[in-house]
Amino acid sequence: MVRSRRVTLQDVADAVGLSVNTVSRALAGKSQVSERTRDTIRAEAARLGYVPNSHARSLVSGRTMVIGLVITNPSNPFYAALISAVEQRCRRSGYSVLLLVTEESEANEGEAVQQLLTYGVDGVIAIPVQHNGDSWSRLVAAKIPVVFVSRDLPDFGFDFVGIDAEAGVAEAVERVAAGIDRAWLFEEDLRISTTEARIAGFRRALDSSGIDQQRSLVIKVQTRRAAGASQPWRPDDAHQMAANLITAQNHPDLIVAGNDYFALGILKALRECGLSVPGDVLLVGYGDHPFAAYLDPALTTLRLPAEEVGTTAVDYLLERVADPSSPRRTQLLRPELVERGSSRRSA
Amino acid sequence: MVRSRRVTLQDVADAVGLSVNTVSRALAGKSQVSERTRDTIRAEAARLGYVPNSHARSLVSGRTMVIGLVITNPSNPFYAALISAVEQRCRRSGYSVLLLVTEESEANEGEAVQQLLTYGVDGVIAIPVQHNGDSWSRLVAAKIPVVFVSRDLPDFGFDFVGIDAEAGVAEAVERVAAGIDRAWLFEEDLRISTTEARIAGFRRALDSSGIDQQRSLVIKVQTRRAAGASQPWRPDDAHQMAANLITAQNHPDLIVAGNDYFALGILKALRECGLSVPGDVLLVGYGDHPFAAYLDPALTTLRLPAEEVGTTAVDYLLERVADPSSPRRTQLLRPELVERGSSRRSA
DNA sequence: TCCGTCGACATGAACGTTAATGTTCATCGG
DNA sequence: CCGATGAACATTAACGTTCATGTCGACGGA
Repeated sequence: MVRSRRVTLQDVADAVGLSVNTVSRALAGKSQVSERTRDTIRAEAARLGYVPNSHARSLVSGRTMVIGLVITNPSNPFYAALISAVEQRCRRSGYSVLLLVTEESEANEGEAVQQLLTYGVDGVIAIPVQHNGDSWSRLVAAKIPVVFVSRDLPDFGFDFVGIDAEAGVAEAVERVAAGIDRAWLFEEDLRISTTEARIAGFRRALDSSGIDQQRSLVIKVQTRRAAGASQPWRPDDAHQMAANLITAQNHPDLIVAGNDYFALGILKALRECGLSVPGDVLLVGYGDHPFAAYLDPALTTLRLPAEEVGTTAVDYLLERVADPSSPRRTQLLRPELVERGSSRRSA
Repeated sequence: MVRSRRVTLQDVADAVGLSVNTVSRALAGKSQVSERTRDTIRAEAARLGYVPNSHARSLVSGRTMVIGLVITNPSNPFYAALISAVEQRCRRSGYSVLLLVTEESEANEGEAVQQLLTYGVDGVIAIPVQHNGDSWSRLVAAKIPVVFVSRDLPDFGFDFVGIDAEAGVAEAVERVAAGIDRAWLFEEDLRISTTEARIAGFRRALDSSGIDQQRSLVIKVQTRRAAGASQPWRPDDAHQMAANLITAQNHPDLIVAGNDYFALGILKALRECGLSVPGDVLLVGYGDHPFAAYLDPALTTLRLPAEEVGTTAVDYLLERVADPSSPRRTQLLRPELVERGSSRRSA
């Protein structure tokens, strides 16, 4: 039951017959210590298995070398890749990652912020649950730097790194627009900046391509995300919706899916109606999930630079930690259109 | 540049004209404080925006209310779901999660353990990178409880929660074995306990089903995992391998894939040979990724209870934190065979 | 020789909290 | 009326660091 007490600086100091302070400076690599004693101290510390106590350290230094990473849902492949990238980049700079999951719930987000405050993290990278304001303002008050990722809430003035979903979707639609008369967009029913950006891109491309807005449609798919399901956007939701709306007689020439899972469900609905892709309907996804290239037909989709988003966010954050007064930075990274069979007329 | 000093207990104490200690006890809900003063203190603390400093707290209490979560790769959907489940369960019990990613590298694993030690986490949930020993023994020495997840290293005597991959694969093979003459298993080339369990289950089922081991095959697919790619097991690797081995003339009756991504690549290779699934070859995956049900044909696969693994691991860990002397516990959860079109002879 | 300088170390305080131990004062039974 | 009791608070020390400041001796220049 006796938790074996950790080896402290005092223990090392006693062992070498010096003061705690000298040992501290020696191990920190500071001056005012002769090389000979430094070596002795290093050896003794290693022998005793000394490990610094980060809590004591941050209590006095005011820095924790921990950043908070607030994610809505790690099962979203894009966010999973983001987590990886952020963790790696942080580790490279000596920072650790405290992970908070909000499941799209404002209540959880509030608790997460509370945790971040009691922890006194040096900075935060967050995917905000939108529509609310008060949680994040507490971090502003505490002067803890925040970088928003993927979704922006410009009111707080935090740095932001995201995806230019509008340009991506617009490019995709324009690219395949030839001969299109009616286009549908299946979008998740969440009022977050990314869905709105995709819708805007979709509409813009319809206009620029001379496709009649009246004959086109934006369909909001209710998903079980908010319910805290561990899986994001299951294909089922989109499948149901598509199956209800699409018949062999009545269907668009082009369907854009707000994410690749939706595309999966829509593809199934189309098959069930006896409609062929790309013969009768062109299909474009979003996200380039690993399976996209292996569907039949292979799915045309937008590849998101998850890794670059993550590393850029960390870079922004650490630079701001170093210099809090630097001006706000914002970056939108372009997704890359990956054209495959599902959008090729010739096929 | 002046980091606005946090509100401390002292500040609250000064505001209400009481001692720090009384304020501490009042907010902690301990006795020795009258209800009236407790209310005053609570109100004042809220007004000033007092947030406890977890570092000061854990410095004196010796507990951190943080657990370490060591994951090889968050982009693996099973692990992503695991992260979600662990974080939720921890949060419910007042614990936070420090996330460390090892990318299957022993060096990273060593650094992760170092971090866990300096952080003084209360416990660790880890997917170990196998073949090495020394990192984990440091946690044993520090008396920090560990629960291994998904892959076991029994030597350390840590609690373990995993998947009974052997039974799962054996059941799957036995279930579809009727009329099978030759079966192949595509497995990842990593010497970890789960791949070995799947191989064992595969072999056992061949025997029990009277299928000739000589005519069957276990194929090791080299993947780019260890290289630190953010995507795990890309379908490409299995696709290449399958394309090299399979011809219309020479193919097995049944293919089992070590994971659903492999199944995706194999399916493509079969299509390219003009072989039909399930007509010519039956195909069984592993993992029940979200796309599995939406392939054409829908993929028969094993559904893994990721959430249950995660919550059980947390429960084991917290119980051990409470009572370090309790005996070692081990649990293997059964995957569930989800039969779909890819294994149905009738289709 | 004496004083100033500088390197190499020690001492003390502080970070914000909790726990152990003191202090004060009203109350109450005898 | 007096001592015991206990509620309600205060005081002090500790947790393991780091930082500012203090000390001491050797060394060099005049």
